[in-house]
Amino acid sequence: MKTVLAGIDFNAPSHEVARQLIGTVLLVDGVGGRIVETEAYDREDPASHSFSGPTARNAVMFGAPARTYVYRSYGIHWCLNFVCCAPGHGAGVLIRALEPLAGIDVMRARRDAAQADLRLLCAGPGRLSQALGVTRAHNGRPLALPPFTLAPRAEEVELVSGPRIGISKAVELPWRFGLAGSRFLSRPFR
DNA sequence: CTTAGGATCGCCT
DNA sequence: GGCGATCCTAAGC
Repeated sequence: MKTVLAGIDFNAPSHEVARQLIGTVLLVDGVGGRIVETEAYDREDPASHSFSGPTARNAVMFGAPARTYVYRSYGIHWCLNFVCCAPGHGAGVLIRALEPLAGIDVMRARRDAAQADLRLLCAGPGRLSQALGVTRAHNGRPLALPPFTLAPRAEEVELVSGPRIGISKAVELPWRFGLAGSRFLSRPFR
Protein backbone atom coordinates (compact mmCIF):
# COMPACT_ATOMS: atom_id res chain seq x y z
CA MET A 1 0.00 0.00 0.00
CA LYS A 2 1.40 3.33 -1.07
CA THR A 3 1.99 6.16 1.33
CA VAL A 4 1.90 9.44 -0.57
CA LEU A 5 1.94 12.80 1.19
CA ALA A 6 2.69 16.26 -0.21
CA GLY A 7 3.35 14.58 -3.56
CA ILE A 8 6.10 12.41 -2.05
CA ASP A 9 6.14 8.62 -2.04
CA PHE A 10 7.30 7.84 1.49
CA ASN A 11 7.90 4.21 0.54
CA ALA A 12 10.88 5.34 -1.52
CA PRO A 13 14.49 5.03 -0.27
CA SER A 14 15.52 7.61 2.31
CA HIS A 15 17.93 9.46 0.00
CA GLU A 16 15.08 9.87 -2.50
CA VAL A 17 12.59 11.11 0.10
CA ALA A 18 15.24 13.44 1.53
CA ARG A 19 15.68 15.05 -1.91
CA GLN A 20 11.98 15.39 -2.55
CA LEU A 21 11.34 17.00 0.83
CA ILE A 22 13.45 20.05 -0.08
CA GLY A 23 11.05 22.90 -0.84
CA THR A 24 8.00 21.42 0.90
CA VAL A 25 6.42 23.42 3.72
CA LEU A 26 6.29 21.90 7.19
CA LEU A 27 4.04 23.36 9.88
CA VAL A 28 3.45 22.22 13.46
CA ASP A 29 0.31 23.82 14.87
CA GLY A 30 0.57 26.37 12.07
CA VAL A 31 4.17 27.27 12.87
CA GLY A 32 7.10 26.50 10.57
CA GLY A 33 8.39 27.07 7.08
CA ARG A 34 10.02 25.68 3.98
CA ILE A 35 12.36 22.72 4.36
CA VAL A 36 15.78 23.70 2.99
CA GLU A 37 18.05 20.97 4.39
CA THR A 38 17.68 17.22 5.05
CA GLU A 39 19.79 14.13 5.64
CA ALA A 40 19.00 10.49 4.76
CA TYR A 41 19.63 7.51 7.06
CA ASP A 42 19.08 3.83 6.29
CA ARG A 43 19.13 0.42 7.95
CA GLU A 44 22.29 -0.53 6.00
CA ASP A 45 23.97 2.69 7.10
CA PRO A 46 26.49 2.58 9.98
CA ALA A 47 25.70 6.20 10.87
CA SER A 48 21.98 5.45 11.36
CA HIS A 49 20.28 4.84 14.70
CA SER A 50 18.58 1.88 13.03
CA PHE A 51 21.83 0.18 12.01
CA SER A 52 22.02 -2.09 15.06
CA GLY A 53 18.34 -3.03 15.01
CA PRO A 54 15.30 -1.91 17.00
CA THR A 55 15.61 -0.41 20.49
CA ALA A 56 13.17 1.50 22.66
CA ARG A 57 14.50 4.76 21.26
CA ASN A 58 14.36 3.98 17.53
CA ALA A 59 11.22 1.79 17.55
CA VAL A 60 9.18 4.04 15.30
CA MET A 61 11.86 3.86 12.60
CA PHE A 62 10.84 0.21 12.26
CA GLY A 63 7.14 1.05 11.99
CA ALA A 64 4.97 2.73 9.37
CA PRO A 65 6.38 5.40 7.01
CA ALA A 66 5.24 9.05 6.95
CA ARG A 67 5.45 9.25 10.74
CA THR A 68 7.78 11.27 12.92
CA TYR A 69 10.81 9.91 14.74
CA VAL A 70 11.92 12.31 17.47
CA TYR A 71 15.03 11.58 19.51
CA ARG A 72 17.06 13.31 22.21
CA SER A 73 20.45 14.50 21.00
CA TYR A 74 23.36 14.93 23.42
CA GLY A 75 20.86 14.75 26.26
CA ILE A 76 19.71 18.27 25.47
CA HIS A 77 18.18 18.83 22.04
CA TRP A 78 15.30 17.19 20.20
CA CYS A 79 15.76 16.18 16.55
CA LEU A 80 12.91 15.57 14.08
CA ASN A 81 12.93 12.82 11.44
CA PHE A 82 10.39 11.45 8.97
CA VAL A 83 10.19 7.65 8.74
CA CYS A 84 10.29 6.30 5.18
CA CYS A 85 10.72 3.19 3.00
CA ALA A 86 8.63 0.04 3.48
CA PRO A 87 7.05 -0.54 6.92
CA GLY A 88 9.64 -2.09 9.23
CA HIS A 89 12.61 -1.09 7.08
CA GLY A 90 14.29 1.22 9.59
CA ALA A 91 14.98 4.29 7.45
CA GLY A 92 14.38 7.97 8.01
CA VAL A 93 15.11 11.53 6.98
CA LEU A 94 16.48 14.08 9.45
CA ILE A 95 14.97 17.55 8.98
CA ARG A 96 17.96 19.86 9.45
CA ALA A 97 16.82 23.38 8.52
CA LEU A 98 13.77 25.46 7.61
CA GLU A 99 13.26 28.84 6.02
CA PRO A 100 10.93 30.45 8.60
CA LEU A 101 7.59 31.45 7.07
CA ALA A 102 4.74 31.12 9.59
CA GLY A 103 4.55 31.96 13.30
CA ILE A 104 7.93 33.64 13.40
CA ASP A 105 7.06 35.47 16.63
CA VAL A 106 6.11 32.18 18.28
CA MET A 107 9.36 30.60 17.14
CA ARG A 108 11.41 33.53 18.42
CA ALA A 109 9.68 33.30 21.78
CA ARG A 110 10.50 29.59 22.07
CA ARG A 111 14.14 30.17 21.16
CA ASP A 112 16.51 32.21 23.25
CA ALA A 113 16.04 35.94 22.73
CA ALA A 114 19.80 36.27 22.32
CA GLN A 115 19.50 34.25 19.11
CA ALA A 116 16.87 36.39 17.46
CA ASP A 117 18.63 36.29 14.07
CA LEU A 118 16.03 35.00 11.59
CA ARG A 119 18.77 33.15 9.79
CA LEU A 120 19.53 30.99 12.85
CA LEU A 121 15.94 30.51 13.97
CA CYS A 122 15.58 27.03 12.37
CA ALA A 123 19.14 26.40 11.11
CA GLY A 124 20.05 23.01 12.58
CA PRO A 125 18.01 20.06 13.86
CA GLY A 126 18.06 21.15 17.51
CA ARG A 127 17.17 24.76 16.78
CA LEU A 128 14.41 23.72 14.37
CA SER A 129 12.76 21.41 16.91
CA GLN A 130 12.94 24.06 19.60
CA ALA A 131 11.37 26.67 17.31
CA LEU A 132 8.56 24.32 16.24
CA GLY A 133 7.94 23.10 19.79
CA VAL A 134 8.76 19.50 18.85
CA THR A 135 9.52 17.15 21.77
CA ARG A 136 9.25 13.46 22.63
CA ALA A 137 5.48 14.03 22.85
CA HIS A 138 5.47 14.17 19.03
CA ASN A 139 7.37 10.91 18.50
CA GLY A 140 5.61 8.42 16.23
CA ARG A 141 2.83 10.77 15.10
CA PRO A 142 1.49 10.57 11.53
CA LEU A 143 2.61 13.47 9.36
CA ALA A 144 -0.78 13.53 7.67
CA LEU A 145 -2.62 14.50 10.87
CA PRO A 146 -2.60 17.53 13.18
CA PRO A 147 -0.57 19.13 14.58
CA PHE A 148 1.48 18.43 11.45
CA THR A 149 0.91 19.65 7.93
CA LEU A 150 3.22 19.02 5.00
CA ALA A 151 2.46 20.96 1.82
CA PRO A 152 3.89 20.13 -1.63
CA ARG A 153 6.53 22.43 -3.01
CA ALA A 154 5.14 25.11 -5.26
CA GLU A 155 7.83 24.89 -7.92
CA GLU A 156 10.88 22.91 -8.97
CA VAL A 157 13.94 23.55 -6.85
CA GLU A 158 17.67 23.33 -7.49
CA LEU A 159 19.34 20.87 -5.13
CA VAL A 160 22.82 20.57 -3.73
CA SER A 161 24.22 17.58 -1.85
CA GLY A 162 27.22 16.63 0.23
CA PRO A 163 28.48 14.65 3.23
CA ARG A 164 26.33 14.49 6.36
CA ILE A 165 27.17 16.57 9.41
CA GLY A 166 28.29 15.47 12.85
CA ILE A 167 28.77 11.74 12.17
CA SER A 168 31.86 9.54 12.45
CA LYS A 169 30.81 6.55 10.30
CA ALA A 170 30.00 6.49 6.55
CA VAL A 171 31.37 10.02 6.55
CA GLU A 172 31.76 10.33 2.78
CA LEU A 173 28.25 9.24 1.76
CA PRO A 174 26.64 12.32 0.07
CA TRP A 175 23.30 12.01 1.82
CA ARG A 176 22.90 15.60 2.95
CA PHE A 177 20.63 17.63 0.67
CA GLY A 178 19.92 21.34 0.50
CA LEU A 179 18.15 24.06 -1.41
CA ALA A 180 20.78 25.69 -3.61
CA GLY A 181 21.61 29.21 -2.53
CA SER A 182 19.45 29.23 0.61
CA ARG A 183 20.72 31.42 3.42
CA PHE A 184 18.85 29.36 6.03
CA LEU A 185 21.11 26.29 5.90
CA SER A 186 22.73 25.03 9.11
CA ARG A 187 26.06 25.16 7.26
CA PRO A 188 27.04 25.93 3.67
CA PHE A 189 27.63 23.20 1.08
CA ARG A 190 31.07 23.19 -0.48
C1' DC B 1 37.61 34.08 11.35
C1' DT B 2 38.62 29.23 14.17
C1' DT B 3 38.76 26.29 18.21
C1' DA B 4 37.47 24.46 22.92
C1' DG B 5 34.59 23.17 26.60
C1' DG B 6 30.30 22.28 28.95
C1' DA B 7 25.54 20.83 29.31
C1' DT B 8 23.27 16.13 30.10
C1' DC B 9 20.33 11.69 28.43
C1' DG B 10 19.97 7.00 26.59
C1' DC B 11 22.08 3.32 24.60
C1' DC B 12 26.15 0.76 23.98
C1' DT B 13 30.43 -2.31 25.32
C1' DG C 1 32.38 4.11 31.49
C1' DG C 2 32.11 6.06 26.69
C1' DC C 3 30.11 8.31 23.07
C1' DG C 4 26.98 10.73 20.21
C1' DA C 5 22.53 12.67 13.54
C1' DT C 6 23.99 19.54 18.83
C1' DC C 7 24.28 24.22 20.34
C1' DC C 8 25.98 28.06 22.94
C1' DT C 9 29.54 30.88 24.86
C1' DA C 10 34.12 32.37 25.37
C1' DA C 11 38.70 32.97 23.97
C1' DG C 12 42.44 33.08 20.56
C1' DC C 13 44.45 34.64 16.05
